[in-house]
Amino acid sequence: MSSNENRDKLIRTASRLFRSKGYDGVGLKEILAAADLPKGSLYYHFPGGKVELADAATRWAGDWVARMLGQCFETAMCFEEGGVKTCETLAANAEHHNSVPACPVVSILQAAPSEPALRKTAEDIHNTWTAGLVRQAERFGVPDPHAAALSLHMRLQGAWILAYAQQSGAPFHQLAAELRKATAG
Amino acid sequence: MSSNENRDKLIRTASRLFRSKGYDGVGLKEILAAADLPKGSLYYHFPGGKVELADAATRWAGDWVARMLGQCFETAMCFEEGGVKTCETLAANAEHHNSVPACPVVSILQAAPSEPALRKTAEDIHNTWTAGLVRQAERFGVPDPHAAALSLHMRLQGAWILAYAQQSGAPFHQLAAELRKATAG
DNA sequence: AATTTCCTAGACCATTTGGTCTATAGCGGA
DNA sequence: TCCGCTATAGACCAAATGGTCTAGGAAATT
Repeated sequence: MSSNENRDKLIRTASRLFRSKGYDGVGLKEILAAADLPKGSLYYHFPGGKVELADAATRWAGDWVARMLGQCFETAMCFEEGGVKTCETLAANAEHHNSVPACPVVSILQAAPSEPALRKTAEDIHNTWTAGLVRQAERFGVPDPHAAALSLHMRLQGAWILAYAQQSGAPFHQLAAELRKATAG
Repeated sequence: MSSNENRDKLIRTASRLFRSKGYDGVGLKEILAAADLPKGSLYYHFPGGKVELADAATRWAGDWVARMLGQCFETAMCFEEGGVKTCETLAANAEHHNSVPACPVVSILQAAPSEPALRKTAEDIHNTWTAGLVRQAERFGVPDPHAAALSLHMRLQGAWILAYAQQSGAPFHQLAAELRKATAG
């Protein structure tokens, strides 16, 4: 029963490719070749085809990010430090893989006008992330938790876009430095 | 000699569509239909085809953003106020058109792995924007102009992504409020 | 041993993709 | 009037797209 094994392989492969070239920039052909699986497998595990696969892949990657955020803030002493640790994790990932994949949500966002299901997915994931950050801000007693969470989310997205554009972890380090200053100052 | 007229129409139409659905999400067919022009016109004005058109469209939109930044900072009393005005302009645009197009650079970024020319274009435009912001930061005597410019660029990109995802100007207003606080506090 | 269930395998399809090429319309100058 | 240039017009092409469908292999259940 390699069922789940191959299903997972499709999700992981698709996620990687979508985050590199965007939803519309990757064909099923390429995904199946990379996963070394035939088309029959794809449509067995994902009867909804490309959209359903992209949905699963994005939610999977989105969950990874959410868990990563949780861990970074768990071990932090204040809200800003959680942000710093997040930056460092994303930068370390970039440097380890020698490439910066886009934020999983961003990689399906441009397909949203044509695929309403993906817009919903993007919204769900963003809400999850923001909700998690709000909880952390509350936990640390930040004055305006909602504003602080949105602010950090915004800055992480900005750093991520720049890092993706430059294919470099530098923007994450830049943001980390900035957050550190906010703690000290 | 409607030459330049139709060339411009292609650029404007392409820019709008690319910013809505991304480089790979729009076909030449759709662009030509929207511009009401035949394929011959496209390949006459842009022998390089889709890539050359996307390049021109992105640089055109990128220049618009650069000029807009210049105007917002020209009439500002401090660096943060320039950022606030920029947010307000982007939000007003969103509300006026009842839709939020993506940052022009973001809309071609995902095609960069397959089209090196577009990666170069994205880099050029980002550099132009950052350089402009650095100049403004220097003009206002900001302590670390480079860091301030990068920081604002990052936050604008983040707000833009969130605004695009939500199809709402709210993130721009949120960032504006944040920048205002930084001035007052 | 027979049967059923799960999953793989890939041929096949209509449609669309970006791109090339020829024909020609319109117009300014000779 | 004829020429020559600019630009439009769209037929046409090979390749790729996402998707459907039938056939069969492998393993568990009976």
